[in-house]
Amino acid sequence: MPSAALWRAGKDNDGNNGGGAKMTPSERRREIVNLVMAERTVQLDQLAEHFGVSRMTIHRDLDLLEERGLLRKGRGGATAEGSLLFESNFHYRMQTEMPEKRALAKAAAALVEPGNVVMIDDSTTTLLLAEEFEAIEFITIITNSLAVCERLRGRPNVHLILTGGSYNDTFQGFYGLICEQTLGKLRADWAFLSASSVIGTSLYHQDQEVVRMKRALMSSAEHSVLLLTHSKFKARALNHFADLSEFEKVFIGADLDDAAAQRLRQADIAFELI
Amino acid sequence: MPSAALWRAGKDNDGNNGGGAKMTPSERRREIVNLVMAERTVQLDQLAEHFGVSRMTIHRDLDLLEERGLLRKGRGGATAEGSLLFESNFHYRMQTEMPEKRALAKAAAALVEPGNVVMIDDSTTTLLLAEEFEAIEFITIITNSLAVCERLRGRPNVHLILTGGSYNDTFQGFYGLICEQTLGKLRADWAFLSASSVIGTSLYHQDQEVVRMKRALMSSAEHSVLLLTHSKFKARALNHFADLSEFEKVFIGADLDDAAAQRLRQADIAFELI
DNA sequence: ACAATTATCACATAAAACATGTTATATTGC
DNA sequence: GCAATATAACATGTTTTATGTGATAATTGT
Repeated sequence: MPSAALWRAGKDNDGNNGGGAKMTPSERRREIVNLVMAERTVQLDQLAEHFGVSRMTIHRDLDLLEERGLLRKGRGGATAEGSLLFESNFHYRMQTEMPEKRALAKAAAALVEPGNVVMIDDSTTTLLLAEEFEAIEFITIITNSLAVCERLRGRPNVHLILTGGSYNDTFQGFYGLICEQTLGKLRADWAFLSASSVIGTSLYHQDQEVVRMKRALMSSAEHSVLLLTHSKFKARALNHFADLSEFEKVFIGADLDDAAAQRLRQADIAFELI
Repeated sequence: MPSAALWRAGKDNDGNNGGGAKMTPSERRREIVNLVMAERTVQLDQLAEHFGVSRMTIHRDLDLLEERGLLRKGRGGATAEGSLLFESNFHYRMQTEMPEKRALAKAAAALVEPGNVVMIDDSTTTLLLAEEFEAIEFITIITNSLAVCERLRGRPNVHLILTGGSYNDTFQGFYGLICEQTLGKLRADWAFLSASSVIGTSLYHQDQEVVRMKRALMSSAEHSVLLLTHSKFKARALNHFADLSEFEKVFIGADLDDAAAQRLRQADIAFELI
């Protein structure tokens, strides 16, 4: 019954109805997204009461969120868009586990020295890494991620190279033959990447195209570095793309549970908890 | 003495001082940019009087424009950032001659049929073309322009392919070997491009990298189409990149002066005034 | 088909963000 | 140090955005 806890968390602002703590519209929308994700389905009236706003406002919120592809609106409420697409939605992922991801990014960025050539994949964790690189004196960054590109473009200290390829809006990145061939022709000091899921010592991602891209990335870099939030150990995804042992360094969020850590040690995987 | 004319053009709103016609802040800023470009240098007080606003407002405008790299603020006024960089600044170019560019874009878009594969270069004119393509049922678009990419990404009706390459912030596009090689491997029905300058029947652009990219674009497309605003006939640029006769279709803004049109006809160039 | 529910529309109003001017307080250049 | 110019802080007015309301339309279940 995850339901009760979540709704309470929202309601404890105020004993009575939801009118208590002031919330910005976008905070409210975020919260709606969280609820939809947790519950799979929400009632419009329920939301209106919960947030202490009118039905019309919720209607408008849901319309907007639907347009962004975060949920599907139906009569009387909304549902998660099919949780796979949902889980992989870029904006949503971007907003979860930020502190953990930022810590990982800082640790990884410390490896890089001015003048290095660095490859970054299209994950949200590595996007934060890109932000860390803004501070480095001079650096060449190769990526297939539009988000990284938008973040870094125009900085005088970064030479930005995009792989190109077919654009995929779910991951906000470029994939396919073009991407892989371009990566094949380049050479980097470091490759930083992430994975959707870890099972045992195997890494997985839900999308084939992304898997191919990650393979190409790894084989074009001198050293590969893996960044993993602890939640990746609980997720599931279809396609195997690498083994933990292939990485020079593995950084994992400190919230990793002990059992999982123990298993990694037994498998002789060198990793650092951040 | 371009000075007098420009200031007058702004002033004729109102006989007395500049307080006459209401102007939005961004219109005012645009106008400031125009003035700085024409004069190379402007005085803060002069601007304040001209627009009928306080010094403080002009200060804030200049701060903002400086942040965008459109000018350099100094004591008492501002100067053009070095007019070459300036002239080729993307945002600035984007905002000039819009109606003419839009008309050209509409004419060009009419050539394309659903299912076509289309290449677009990085010019502002062709960016407007991208907007026209949003309406087409299904289309594959290949481009080296980040602006086109941002404009079209996420549309379900367009398959978007980016060439990749080294990012150049002045043109908001990707260039170099990667870009050219990728283009070499692709094949399109149409290539739409523009030029910086036309002299006789020769086309020029100020940047070598861009020239190479345009050549690659043209040689990978079945049909090449050129879009030119009339002002291109007055501009000058260094590098030759093609001849008008190489294009299947040439669309030119209707304001083209008669002498120039006559010369083109004499050279047996088929073109359409839009 | 009918009643009940839910959506949408159009408008009025409230709240937030933005733009501007004013005054007071630094800075700068000479 | 003086004059000119720049910044900062605040008050005010303006525009944009967010919200609620009531009327009207669409839809659902029976």
